Amino acid sequence: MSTSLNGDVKSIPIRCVIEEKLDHQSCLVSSGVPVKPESFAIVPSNTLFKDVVKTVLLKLGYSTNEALSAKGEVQIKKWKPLDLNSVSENEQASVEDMLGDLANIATLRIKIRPRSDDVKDKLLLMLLRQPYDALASKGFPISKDIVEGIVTGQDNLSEKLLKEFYLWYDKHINSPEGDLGEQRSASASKTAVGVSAGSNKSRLRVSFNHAEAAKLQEWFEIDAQPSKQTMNRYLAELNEASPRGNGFKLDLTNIMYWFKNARAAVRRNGRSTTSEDLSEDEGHIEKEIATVPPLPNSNAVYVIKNPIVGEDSDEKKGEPQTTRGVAEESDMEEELSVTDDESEMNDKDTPNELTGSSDVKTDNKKDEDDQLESQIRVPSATSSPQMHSNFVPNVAPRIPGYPFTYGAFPMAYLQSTAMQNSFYKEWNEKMQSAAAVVQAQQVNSVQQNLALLKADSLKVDCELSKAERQKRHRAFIDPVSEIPKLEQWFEKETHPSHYVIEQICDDLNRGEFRSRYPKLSPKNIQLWFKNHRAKVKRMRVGGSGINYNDLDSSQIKMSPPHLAVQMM
DNA sequence: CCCTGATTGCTTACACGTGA
DNA sequence: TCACGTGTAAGCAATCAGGG
Repeated sequence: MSTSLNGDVKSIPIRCVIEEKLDHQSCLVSSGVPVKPESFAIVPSNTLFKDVVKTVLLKLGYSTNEALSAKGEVQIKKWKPLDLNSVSENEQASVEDMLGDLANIATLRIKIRPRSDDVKDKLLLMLLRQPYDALASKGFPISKDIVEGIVTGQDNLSEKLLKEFYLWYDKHINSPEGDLGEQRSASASKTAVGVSAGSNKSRLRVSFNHAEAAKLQEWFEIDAQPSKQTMNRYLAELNEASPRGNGFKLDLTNIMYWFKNARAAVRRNGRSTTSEDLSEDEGHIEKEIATVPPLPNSNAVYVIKNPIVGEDSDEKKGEPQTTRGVAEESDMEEELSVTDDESEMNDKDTPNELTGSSDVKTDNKKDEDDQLESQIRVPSATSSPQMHSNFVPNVAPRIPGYPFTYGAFPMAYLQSTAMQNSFYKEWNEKMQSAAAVVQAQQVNSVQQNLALLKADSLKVDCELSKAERQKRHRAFIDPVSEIPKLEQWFEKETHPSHYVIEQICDDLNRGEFRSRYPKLSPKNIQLWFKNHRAKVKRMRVGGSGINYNDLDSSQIKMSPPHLAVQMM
């Protein structure tokens, strides 16, 4: 990649991404850091690597001040960016030494303080959309005089006001819930599509509701590879049929991805269950269903009450019950667990594959499960379906003519009320005739396996004590110095990017507390955010619409301070 | 018993390679 | 160039499990 320059000194093109960011936001990481498009800077190959940021910025026309205050990271491909200082300890290493062979795949990510133009641009844009009074009513931190001064180029924001401005801007303009939110592009806000690579935003994930999944399933069975035109038709139909909140609409890519993933799932299914794995009879069943379009997202299994085993007249007959899956938030209250009798076929004495749900277990059945598990358990396989499948037959019997495994089928399939009566009646009839065969196979297989296992399991149970199983280590996060910080970050950004997580992690690890205790890893931070999201969501659901912003730390943080410290 | 960090399984999104 | 397959990252719900 190097080109000759002046005979001896070569030059190297460096791909750069420059982000404008306030220094003091290092502890208030903004989700809306303005990212400039990628650019290239040609720098002499003998430039000292430690000076590369400065050199690049000067080449790109930034001021010396900006160049000196900037910070840089090197990113190879899409891997985690590394701080320049951590890449090389050799002060004399040149750009050629460090990036000579990596120029094609390395990106220099540079963070600089925003130019005053940035504030001015933002102000002008906001004032175009609403009068100053409207901003002021939302607690806009800058006085009218100063705003006028900035807009006319006669004034600059102090460091303090700059910080307040960006905090306000992030809260009211950048945040998705921002009351004065920018008119984002239709593709960004009105659709459910993920964000482009390299963006700081976390990807948005669509959950198809049951009705949508049912339709997609239906269409998939008609044609697993519909044309774009057809998918556009599906899209229009779905968006019309199931309007989402906030004008949120599905995008064609969502449909495309769904079909793509569905096809992939079909292939996976075909591969995972070979005829060799099956007994003769089981193989027969599989062959019969081989011509049936399999469940697209075969992993999305909804456990329903067994219509044969669990004839509970008190329950809504045929009402599907979910234990997990694509249930959306609004569906959460409707989620029921499998009840005692009805879960008979779903218990752990039957193959996991029967339900496809590895964790289906109710409190009522827990003791029985434990007893049974103690008979057939292998160490460190307590919740591994793969391990279970070593001991129970991978039957996954399905009813000919239906793409669902016995004991489980997509709840979505029942969402269409028109389908419910005819489908369920027919399904129930076929299920009854299949049930006897299936049940016999299962009992047989389980008995055989138990017999085979008896000696081994006893032996193994003795050999491997509980202590030898992998022990979980629990990270300890200081409720005094660290939790408040995390909460502050959470309030700002509930889905921080990897980069932000790294920053948070670094920041916490620099704290005094971490000098005495083991460092946190980004994984710990990621988990904290994940669990905190779940917690806030729980509180919202349970507390009938509590807004996180309305909660203070004491309400969110209910756990007593931990004293013991045990790290991963 | 409760809180919360950690784990698991599933679903959707995306990157990349390959072949027509 | 495009469509497609494959692998995997990322996110979520449910659950487990350590520790006060």
